[in-house]
Amino acid sequence: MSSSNEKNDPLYNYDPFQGFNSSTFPFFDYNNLLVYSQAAPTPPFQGLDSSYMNFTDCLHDQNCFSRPFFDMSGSSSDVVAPVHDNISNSKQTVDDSVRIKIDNTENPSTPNSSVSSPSNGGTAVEDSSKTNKGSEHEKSKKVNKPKKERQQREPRFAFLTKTEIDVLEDGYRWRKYGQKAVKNSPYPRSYYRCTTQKCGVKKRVERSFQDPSVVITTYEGSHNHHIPTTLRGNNITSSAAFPHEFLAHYFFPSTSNHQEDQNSMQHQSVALHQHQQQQQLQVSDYGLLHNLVSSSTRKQAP
DNA sequence: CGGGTTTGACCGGCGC
DNA sequence: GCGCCGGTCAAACCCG
Repeated sequence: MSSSNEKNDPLYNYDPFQGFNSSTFPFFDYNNLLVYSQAAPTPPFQGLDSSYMNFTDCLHDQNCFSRPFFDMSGSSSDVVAPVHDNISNSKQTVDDSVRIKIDNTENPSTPNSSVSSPSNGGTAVEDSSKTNKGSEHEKSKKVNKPKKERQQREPRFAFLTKTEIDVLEDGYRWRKYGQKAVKNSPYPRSYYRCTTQKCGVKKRVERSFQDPSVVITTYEGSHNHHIPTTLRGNNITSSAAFPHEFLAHYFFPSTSNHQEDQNSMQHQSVALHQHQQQQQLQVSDYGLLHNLVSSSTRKQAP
């Protein structure tokens, strides 16, 4: 009964990426963006064969976004813990997002929302970790510092993108601040920070060593500004113009009250219209990602 | 010259 | 306490 209505529903038919294609953004293969889902008791994208799905397919799956990968509002933190048994070499036995949750449990005075409010305090987390450094050349790194409180992380989530390109364009400007070799992987992990002042969004990019055609992009935090005027003279007016950012905003909408931001995040409302339930979705760790990649690869193999 | 990248060192959490 | 490891810093370097 609802199907015909849905067909006529502009929101149902709305494709936030219409107009964006390989000719518009040849560097961004958005059709190969794979929405990663955290290991969950049930497949997050039910009805699909693989553990992840085409991004645009996901957009048009009404139930897709209504199934949380990981519900921060849940009560149990052991939802994902057992899965980490599969992570043979990772000592990171608990996902960071879970840690946040655990920390909040231990410290009830810490509001849960503090981890997703970068618009007015997005740099707070980072600032707290830099208080002993700043611009001064304090080479006294070995000086005993007062034991700082456990740093709260911004909410994170990751995307798997099937692409040959190592660094995907997402419309924002990033500055690389580190690169590390990934254990048991020939591919390094790169660390990026948003170059916009007072925007503490970070992202990590690495290529899956189990499926080198897949790039894993992990976003931490959400932008408190628009996409800057971008490449090739195109001015991307919506911060959600790119799939990564769309999901980022969808999962972790900015708390900004600026009208401009509200307008620019119309895509959020579309998503919200679809399920009207704000869920906090989280990312899993790389072990899980790699497990998913490998399992999917196995499934897709002839 | 300003902004971005590279890369070795450092820090801190965690498991043993 | 020690070692491992992820994350970050910052000097040096590169580039337009």
